[in-house]
Amino acid sequence: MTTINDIAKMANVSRTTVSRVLNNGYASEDVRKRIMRVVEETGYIPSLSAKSLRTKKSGVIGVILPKISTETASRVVSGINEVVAKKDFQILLTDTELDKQKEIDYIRLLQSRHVDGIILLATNVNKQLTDTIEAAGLPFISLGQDLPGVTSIVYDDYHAASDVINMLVSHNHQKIAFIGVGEEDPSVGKLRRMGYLDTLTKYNLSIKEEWMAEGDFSIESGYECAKKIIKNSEGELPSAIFAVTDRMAIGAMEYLREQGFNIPDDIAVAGIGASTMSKHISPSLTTVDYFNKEAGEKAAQLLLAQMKKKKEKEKFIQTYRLIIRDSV
Amino acid sequence: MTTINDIAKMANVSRTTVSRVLNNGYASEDVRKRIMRVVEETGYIPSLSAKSLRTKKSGVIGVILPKISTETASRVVSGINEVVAKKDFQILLTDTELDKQKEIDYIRLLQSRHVDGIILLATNVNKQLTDTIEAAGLPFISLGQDLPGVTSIVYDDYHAASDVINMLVSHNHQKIAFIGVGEEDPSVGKLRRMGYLDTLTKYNLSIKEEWMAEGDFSIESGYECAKKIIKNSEGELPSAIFAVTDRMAIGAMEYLREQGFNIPDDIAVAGIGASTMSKHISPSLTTVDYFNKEAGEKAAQLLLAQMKKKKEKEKFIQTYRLIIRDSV
DNA sequence: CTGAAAGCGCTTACAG
DNA sequence: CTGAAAGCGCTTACAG
Repeated sequence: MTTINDIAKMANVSRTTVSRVLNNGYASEDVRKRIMRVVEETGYIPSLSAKSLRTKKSGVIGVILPKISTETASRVVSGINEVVAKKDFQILLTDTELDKQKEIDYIRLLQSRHVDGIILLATNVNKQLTDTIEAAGLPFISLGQDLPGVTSIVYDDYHAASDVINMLVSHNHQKIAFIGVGEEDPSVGKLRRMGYLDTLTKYNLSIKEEWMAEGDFSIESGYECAKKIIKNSEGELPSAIFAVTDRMAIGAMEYLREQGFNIPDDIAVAGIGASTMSKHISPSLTTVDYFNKEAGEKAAQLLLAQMKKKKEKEKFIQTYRLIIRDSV
Repeated sequence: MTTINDIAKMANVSRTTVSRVLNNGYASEDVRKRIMRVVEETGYIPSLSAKSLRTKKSGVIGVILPKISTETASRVVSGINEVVAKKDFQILLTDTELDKQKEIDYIRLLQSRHVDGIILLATNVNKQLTDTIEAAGLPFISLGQDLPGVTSIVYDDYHAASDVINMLVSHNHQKIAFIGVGEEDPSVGKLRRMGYLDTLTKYNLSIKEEWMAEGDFSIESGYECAKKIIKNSEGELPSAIFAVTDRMAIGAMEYLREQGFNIPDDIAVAGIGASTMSKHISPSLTTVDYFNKEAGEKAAQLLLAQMKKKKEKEKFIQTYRLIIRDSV
């Protein structure tokens, strides 16, 4: 491999000067030309590890994902990448596979790799996690969960869920079933459920155990939850099902369709996420658009800003939009 | 930041010994314990840039994607990540956004970042690209395109397309339209088109210009292509449409549905890709499963093997599976 | 405008 | 089993 020393020798200058020229420092026209010619000829590529060791900056930002092969994640990453790539940063990607311990491990790992900042899509909130973030002392953005002491961008889960129920009620639904996920996940599990429950209460609608089920984000679990709800509530079927994610909503639709229910006439369905699929299945699914890509962009911008100068921790709430389609 | 020198001082040993202990070299029980205690207490995290500078290994593998927010890409990355993460490698992700020049730029960039190997999902094949790969002198895998002189894993595009046509013919279709993409893309653009054309020829079926259209991978372009085909072929409509990607097939279905065509009775549709959507739209889409995740895993395994010891360049063909569903 | 020197945080022969 | 020394490829005061 050719190094800066080789270039210096070949161009008959010191390596100091080579470094300067390459980093846009001063140099006489003559010297600059000589150096650039050698660089071209040799195809010299500076070692970023050496540079990073010296400057304490790597030009890499770490992204920690709960699951890589998910539409939400890939939209977010795409948004992040779009803004950081423009500033010549790359993304070091890690995937926790929904394993909480790995969130912590990866923060430490990314730290050891000298990333200039981290964006975390957490699935839970706990003390050990926030402590690790604190200890890392890196520019840090949490996306999707409100982490104490950490700059966070969150979706407005409570109001989004609440709005879905409002909309369902305005379509004359009184019996609204619910497919949620575990409460370890404060955003998707807790807040969306609270939005559902509180809004039912606001309208004096009955909340029934039999109309609530808990899935695990997958399409299959949505299917199973719908089955469970329908089975358990013989005699008094719900007239609508609200699932906290599109995938589970789509699974539910599948079950309902199989059982001969007409959507939305017999049972309406709504989800959250505005997945591509939600638009293209039939009937098209009523859902909430969270603008994941924009959230990713924003996270990246905030991170970049934080890298430039230390900032107060802040909290941001992403807007969302209810998309009413044929499933209600 | 605490460094190896701090640890050495606090544990009263040389940094040589600290390094040895941390890398599982010899050390007396006593010394090892002393060091580990200090490491725990301080939360010491070794600098991987320093290590990488010294050892010429980074523990990072570079992945170059044409487009990050695509189901194929995210499946592949997920497969790659699954195998490399087990060996404690991370992925440095780059996205060319379909820009050919960036494929080249990113190879050089990844090289400068001292990645231990690169997996490229190319969208085209040209001399400059293969030259750059050659010059990088890194373990390298091409996934999805057959790159001369580079170990490549390719999908069996020709036969997959051909099999789709065989299947369509066996369902008594004689008038088969085609939605393709540009031929700059040897795999998706050229091979799949050839599979289509050759197989029609084999059955002595007519090939009509009006029944062929070119999209750009997007759902919308599939919609437009279907529109164009239907418009242009008044009098003699095709009885089936084969789109070279699921997304375009889904766009086509949308147009057909809008126009009141019954799928598959009036016009059958088939795609390639086995996207999640293909399974959940209705009618469900007949398609070809390329096992993208497995391809990613294989690419990662080959890369890891290549990193261990230099290998001959090899060519691998991924298997595929035709999935016949309700759209034909 | 240019260069000699120091140093970033590690690892690895080499010697003991 | 342990340590002193050299070196990986850069950048950056400092001096001229």
